[in-house]
Amino acid sequence: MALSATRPTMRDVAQRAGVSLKTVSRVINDEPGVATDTAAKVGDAIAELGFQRNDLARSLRHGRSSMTLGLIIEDVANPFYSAMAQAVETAARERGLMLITASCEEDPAREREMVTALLRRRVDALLVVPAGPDHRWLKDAAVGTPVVFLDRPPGDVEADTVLIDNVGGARQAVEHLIAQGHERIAYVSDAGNLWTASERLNGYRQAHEAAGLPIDDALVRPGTHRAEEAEAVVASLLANERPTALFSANNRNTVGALRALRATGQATALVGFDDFELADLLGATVVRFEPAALGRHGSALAFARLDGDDGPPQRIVIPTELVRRGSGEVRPGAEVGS
Amino acid sequence: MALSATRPTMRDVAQRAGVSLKTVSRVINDEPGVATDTAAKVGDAIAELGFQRNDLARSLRHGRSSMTLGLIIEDVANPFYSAMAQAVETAARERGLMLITASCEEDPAREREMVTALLRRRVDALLVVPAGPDHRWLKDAAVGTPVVFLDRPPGDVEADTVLIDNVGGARQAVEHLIAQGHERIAYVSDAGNLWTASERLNGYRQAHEAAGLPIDDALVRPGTHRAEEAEAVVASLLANERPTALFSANNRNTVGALRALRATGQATALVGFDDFELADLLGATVVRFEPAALGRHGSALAFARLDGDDGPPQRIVIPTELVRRGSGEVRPGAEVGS
DNA sequence: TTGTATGCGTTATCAA
DNA sequence: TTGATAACGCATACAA
Repeated sequence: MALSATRPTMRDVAQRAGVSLKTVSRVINDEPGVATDTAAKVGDAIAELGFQRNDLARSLRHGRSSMTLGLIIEDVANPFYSAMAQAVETAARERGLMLITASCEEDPAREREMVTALLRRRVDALLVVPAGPDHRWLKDAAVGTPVVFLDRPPGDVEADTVLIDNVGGARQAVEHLIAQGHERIAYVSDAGNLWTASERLNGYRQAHEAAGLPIDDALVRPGTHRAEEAEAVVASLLANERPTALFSANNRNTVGALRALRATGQATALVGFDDFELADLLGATVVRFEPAALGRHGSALAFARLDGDDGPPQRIVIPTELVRRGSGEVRPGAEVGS
Repeated sequence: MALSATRPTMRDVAQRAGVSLKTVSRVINDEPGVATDTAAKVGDAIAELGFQRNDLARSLRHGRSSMTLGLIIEDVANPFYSAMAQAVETAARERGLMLITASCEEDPAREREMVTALLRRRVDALLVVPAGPDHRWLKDAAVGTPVVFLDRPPGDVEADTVLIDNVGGARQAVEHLIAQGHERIAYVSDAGNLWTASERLNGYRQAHEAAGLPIDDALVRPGTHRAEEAEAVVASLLANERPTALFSANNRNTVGALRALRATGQATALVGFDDFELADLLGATVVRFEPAALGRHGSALAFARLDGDDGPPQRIVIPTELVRRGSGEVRPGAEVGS
């Protein structure tokens, strides 16, 4: 019984069972060549002492794998990222890996900090939603460790990457609004220097160009990260610039836009990028894609590298789809109600 | 340049810098007593080789801490758990710890698997939303490692625990409905053997007893885990049992109930346990509490144990509050619309 | 200011 | 079938 303060080691087990260290090791790792009764003795000793293998020591000795996957995202509490994280965790578990997740909240310094912490821990592979603009340092630091970029491509470096079809999805959304007869379509998004935001802005522009519609720059409002900021910006847009339609470029902005629209009661059309729970009840038309697909494909790419694939960097693009639920089908000049 | 396939070690750095292993160690750990130019030489060697300290080896040698926190929840994709996880991650970071999160989806076998995996990795402490009914094994297995239970108490064991005021919150919700004049109030919740579900049912019962209202057992419907299941159950309830009000005991059930209510168009009152995003726009009256508080208090308890606190097990209860948004203020027999 | 020797808990090598 | 011994990469005690 008397479990000492310090955990029992294989040596303790060996002593208690009256065998050698190596025999204990064999039993623990199910290696062949152990007599049934010796195995039983060892098993008893393990149970009596409450021994648990130290996987830190094991990894150190074994040299290669720590049976760990690292994931760096912006914010676990955002459903977009948590859906991604869930997919990665599932894939990791299927391979017997544990997942270490770190959020860096769009802070490049923290991103770097987290990456180094994970590499020091010798994660087997790294999945990263990059925050900073340049990632040569990352590829250099991670030499030997597969790195896959999710949602945004790395800066100045070639690497496996999984992206959403941002341009296509945004274009689809805005073309839909234009098809309803809208000519003053506002654009609200996260910080404009964010790759996804600028890609979606490209889609917005392309749709206008294709339709021969001019863009009023006053309607283009990047820079709102949180839902509250988006709500304020949209409220101001509605009051001053009088757009007849809105394209919100991510789920935070869509939430803010919905609140602002409800508050004014104006019949303004809205299409959001990224679906969200209860969008059906709110009648929100969105560009939908599968956030989990980022995690699934990302881990598959990483695992392929671990299994020896040394082909050229892959780039996978997840398709999008327009889901009509009402808010995107409001016509310009329509009355409130529907 | 020629980085070999295997990572450089402190020995390699020492050799390159022409100093001893110990000197490199001193530089890396900012220990005093190193001449400025020796430190510079070592720094150069580190940079040239791209050396990164192996934290696995460091933890092994250092013996005590792996600078890691383990968190076991049911499902990262559920906003309740992801808010909790975010709070834990923040607390962990403040202490310089990384967080390993594992979801076990209400599967006791998986819970046990994850716990042992984390203990083998020598996490400094463990935060667990317990899935199984009995946790003596856990306290035994975790000897020496602080364990804090979140959201549900452990079975058959005394340990630090952080809970929501389930009974009080549920009672508050149902009393509110009774105060509106409702007498046929349905109860939908997760599996009845789940501690939180049965506690909330207690609150439901207490409110009825206090008001001298009988309970129609046909209105009590535990057992719906996913939103889709809840939607079906509520639809059937509305069609057959004709309750005038609903109490949904968690966010999944509330989402399902909202969909079912919308589908029938009946003017049935609804109060949900656990707030959710956009509940304001949907006019959903809920019992609110701070999911992040579970994570915050939980990590604080764990850290206190790590810092030597050996007092008796603590139990912290997070308060709840009723938020009126309309759905809970519908009166029996009211017309649709509002 | 710098270096040598030893050990953390495990697995791998080789011999008995 | 079993065991003695070295080694993984680092930190600690102690010496120089």
